[in-house]
Amino acid sequence: MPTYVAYMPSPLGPLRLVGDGTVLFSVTMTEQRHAATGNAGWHRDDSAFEAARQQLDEYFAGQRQTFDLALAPNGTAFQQRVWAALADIPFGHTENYGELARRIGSPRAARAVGLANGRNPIPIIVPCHRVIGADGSLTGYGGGIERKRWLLQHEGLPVPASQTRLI
Amino acid sequence: MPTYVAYMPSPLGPLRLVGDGTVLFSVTMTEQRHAATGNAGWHRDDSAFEAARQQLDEYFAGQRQTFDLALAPNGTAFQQRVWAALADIPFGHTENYGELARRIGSPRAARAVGLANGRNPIPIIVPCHRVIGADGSLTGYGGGIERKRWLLQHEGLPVPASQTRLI
DNA sequence: GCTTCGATGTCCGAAAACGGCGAGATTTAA
DNA sequence: TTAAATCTCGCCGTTTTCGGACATCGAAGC
Repeated sequence: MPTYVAYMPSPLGPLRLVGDGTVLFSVTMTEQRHAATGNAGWHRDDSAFEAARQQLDEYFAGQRQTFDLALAPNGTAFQQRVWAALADIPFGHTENYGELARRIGSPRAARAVGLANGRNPIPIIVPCHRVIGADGSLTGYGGGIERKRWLLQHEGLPVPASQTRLI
Repeated sequence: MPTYVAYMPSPLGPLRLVGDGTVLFSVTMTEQRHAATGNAGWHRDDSAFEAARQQLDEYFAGQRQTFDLALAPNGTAFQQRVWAALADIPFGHTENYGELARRIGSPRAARAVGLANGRNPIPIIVPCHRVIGADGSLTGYGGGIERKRWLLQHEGLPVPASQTRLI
């Protein structure tokens, strides 16, 4: 079964969608850490993943709060549990790493949850940006803190003004 | 593309043939080290691989000295080089590990050749049994030394009577 | 003769390091 | 005196690293 790639513009910069044509494997933004490297065997087709592209456009336009797509992220059992739990955090809400760890039954795995979050292959759609530190700080994001700040602000949340400290 | 499995009897015990129906991936005997474990998704079909089964029968009957089959062994670049070189050793002849290492351009990799030999997925047809120690001893065989002895004897070679040393 | 040693490619297990953390103690700033 | 910053330490899954073990052979030392 061939693998397709589509690129689309967004307020966060170009997004790369990868999948088998219907099921989505990954969404990556530029300079994202741990992103799967491109493969020469992939078939470029910007008109693929029509549903995904449309729903993302609606999300960025403020006209959509939940996604309804077939996803197939690749990861370990623990990572799958974490990513599945992310879908339960509603638009405009946040949870901290420890809460999510308790919710999936590994109460002391807060740090491991952070790791798994960083490996989320389908950001935005699987809303890893809604997980923040227990003290309200944004802590980290695979695509860069600024994008996380943008997404949370876009969902109507108050965000700490400037994380980057001078000196 | 589905994967098929066929079992056939032989003087060395039952053989398991695995492939996609035409191309052969592996041949394994009972209690063989490093053999690929069975997969529930494989389709059992003892009438598959007709050409391979016939040529093996002829070989065991003493009526065939070379094989002509489509093979697709799975391995690293180095292993592929070793396995390809095995095909150049004629029926009834032997070569030692160091000679083969020199022949493939890695003169000091005799030991690595031994390892790669042990990982040969298609024994008998890819004649790893024709490689022996520089001192003429049989050294080792994935399917057991006794089978290696049987094969070499079957090819008309004088074989050291008893490898197992008492005390 | 016999033993020791180094080179070689691959796999496997163990151990260590590495993070998108958090709770509690300690120190700082009003 | 209080609350907010900072430090320290334990936690946990994953990745990386490292050390052996092997289907060997030749050279060097004794």
